[in-house]
Amino acid sequence: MKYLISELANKCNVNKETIRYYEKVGLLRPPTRTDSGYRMFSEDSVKRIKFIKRMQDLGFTLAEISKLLGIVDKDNQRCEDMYNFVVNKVEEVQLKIRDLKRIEQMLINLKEKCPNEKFMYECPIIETLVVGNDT
Amino acid sequence: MKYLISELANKCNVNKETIRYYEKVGLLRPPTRTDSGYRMFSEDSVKRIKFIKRMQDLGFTLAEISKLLGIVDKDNQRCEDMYNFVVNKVEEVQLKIRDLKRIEQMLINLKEKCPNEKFMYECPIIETLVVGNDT
DNA sequence: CTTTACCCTGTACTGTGGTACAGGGTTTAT
DNA sequence: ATAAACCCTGTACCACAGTACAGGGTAAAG
Repeated sequence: MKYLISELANKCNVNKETIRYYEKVGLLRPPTRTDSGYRMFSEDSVKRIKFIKRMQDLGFTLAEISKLLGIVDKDNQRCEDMYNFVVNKVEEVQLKIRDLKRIEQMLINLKEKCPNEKFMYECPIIETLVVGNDT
Repeated sequence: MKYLISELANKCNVNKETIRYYEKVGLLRPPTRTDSGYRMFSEDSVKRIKFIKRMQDLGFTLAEISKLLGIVDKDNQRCEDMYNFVVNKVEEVQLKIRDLKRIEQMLINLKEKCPNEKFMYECPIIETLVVGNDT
């Protein structure tokens, strides 16, 4: 299946300007073009854009995502120093998982108490992350 | 313990402009002032700023953090519609935890393969998040 | 054969979350 | 009593990640 830019944009829930922007900053490789210069995208681009978007939601910057995609593209420029990058990221991700679990519990408790204003106001919020080390 | 703005900034690893900015946008309530107008912060501010910073790293916007702090401040303006806000956030957080665990595994595998270029280039990257539903 | 709906490049503008002065007051150390 | 090191307000500027035109070409439906 081949896509024009706005078909791809639609499929991925982004807008076409975003796709051109991703191409410009190197997150997408230049797609093939029709004779009249229209971009033609493949199925792979769909997966790639969805990956970029999800990674972004998970807290990765476009620069970091680009680095990871360097592996997909077998680009040894972007793969330089990959090991250290990955080691640091693993740690970051693990700490995020740990803290998000605390937030999850805090929010579940809060949700339960919400219907009653007094109880709600007594929910611990700031304390959630102060625990210091792990659980 | 009382802090001048740059002492607080130091303790929290932010700069003073950020603290003033947080005050301006309502994340910190106006602190008490000395006779000459200097801000004096309490220990609570330390915890509060650290909370804000960590929540931000975890993907919450300042607007969302402000809403949660509405509970701490017992501000029923910011607490309006809290229940729905919390319900949505719980779901988001749970999906983030799920996907971060997948990323964690992907990165751990990648780390192991990194020393060898060929193996590294064969690591699944985009596929990590394509699984669709849970594991 | 022209209207409608696409596409292109390029540049300007936006929102979020700060960061960096400028211009001026205060406090402490010498 | 004056320099150094703080503080204040206010405004301008920054990076990131888009978003929105402007000006112009293409394609296909009526």
